[in-house]
Amino acid sequence: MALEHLFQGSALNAVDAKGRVSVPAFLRSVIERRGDARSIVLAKHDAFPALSAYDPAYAALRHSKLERLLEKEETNPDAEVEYQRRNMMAFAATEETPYDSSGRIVLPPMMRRKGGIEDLALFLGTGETFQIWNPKLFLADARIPEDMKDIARFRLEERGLGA
Amino acid sequence: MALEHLFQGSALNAVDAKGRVSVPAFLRSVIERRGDARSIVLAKHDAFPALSAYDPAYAALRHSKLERLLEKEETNPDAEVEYQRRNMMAFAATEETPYDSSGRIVLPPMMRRKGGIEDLALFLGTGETFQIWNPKLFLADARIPEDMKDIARFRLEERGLGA
DNA sequence: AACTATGACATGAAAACCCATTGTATCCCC
DNA sequence: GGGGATACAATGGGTTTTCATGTCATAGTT
Repeated sequence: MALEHLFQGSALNAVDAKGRVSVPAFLRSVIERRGDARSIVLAKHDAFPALSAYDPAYAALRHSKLERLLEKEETNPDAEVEYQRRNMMAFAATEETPYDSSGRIVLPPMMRRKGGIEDLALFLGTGETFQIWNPKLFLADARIPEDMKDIARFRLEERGLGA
Repeated sequence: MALEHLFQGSALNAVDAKGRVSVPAFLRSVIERRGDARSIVLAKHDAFPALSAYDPAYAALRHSKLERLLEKEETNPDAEVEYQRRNMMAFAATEETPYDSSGRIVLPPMMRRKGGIEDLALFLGTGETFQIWNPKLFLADARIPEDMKDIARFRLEERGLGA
């Protein structure tokens, strides 16, 4: 799988009272070049207190890849439950949310909680997917390199929210 | 087989006194995009105390796949019996039930019992199919990852049914 | 006639949709 | 290079539509 269009760049956008956020235009353009969908898939990130996001076409691609892998070893009885677990995490634990004509999505309440998102959303392109962080949690995480935190600080300053 | 439209997301809906339940709209929309049917096929899940569900078009796809498999190994004498066994499960052990204009289906009594469904139905999209659980059984099953149970707990909380 | 099954309608809440405003970067012409 | 016009991005607000679900109506059964 060699994806042609990759997510990159960073932005800090406001979450309004209805839980809406603008998905940065430079990320939306990647989504639309990858497929023709106008929605994004959200999941809790498995390592960080943040959300992982991508387009529906990428989700389908991941799935078909996994299927092909499993056809080879379908006889193992434990493999069945393990297969179910992975599908649950890949599909039931995610939510697909469409963006409107001005590029906004509503962060579903469950995802807002799982990602610890409050009134600011930090978008980070990371290649095949992108991440959505509460900037406060980002700056507080010891695993994040200082150079990356500088970027978050810069985005905050831009908005007059510098420490 | 590369399915374009996959089931994803989760929801918790009420089962009324008559055994009717709304199929979540986001699952219905996948069913209708896969074919033009307005019904779902129900079966006991083979690994979990729950129901497995999908659209009629997917059932047909499964069937033709099984047929092709039989053709390949027709030299094996056991293959015919195995084929009959699987075919029986795929058809006799399932029920197709249409949903009405407001998206509700009646859970057939046999399926209600096989799936252990009571007055709440937890819907989980798992890609090619989706599952219907009694949330109580879901939370009690040791094979379900804790992250998934969190989702069920969140759906219960949303309804004011938190533990 | 009572019961049951099923389709139709009503309601309240939530989600999707549309339009308006602002700020910022871009372009073009002088 | 400056100044103004233009296009697009982000955001605020209001209106319409859809969803889930409760309730009723109809029709068939025993």
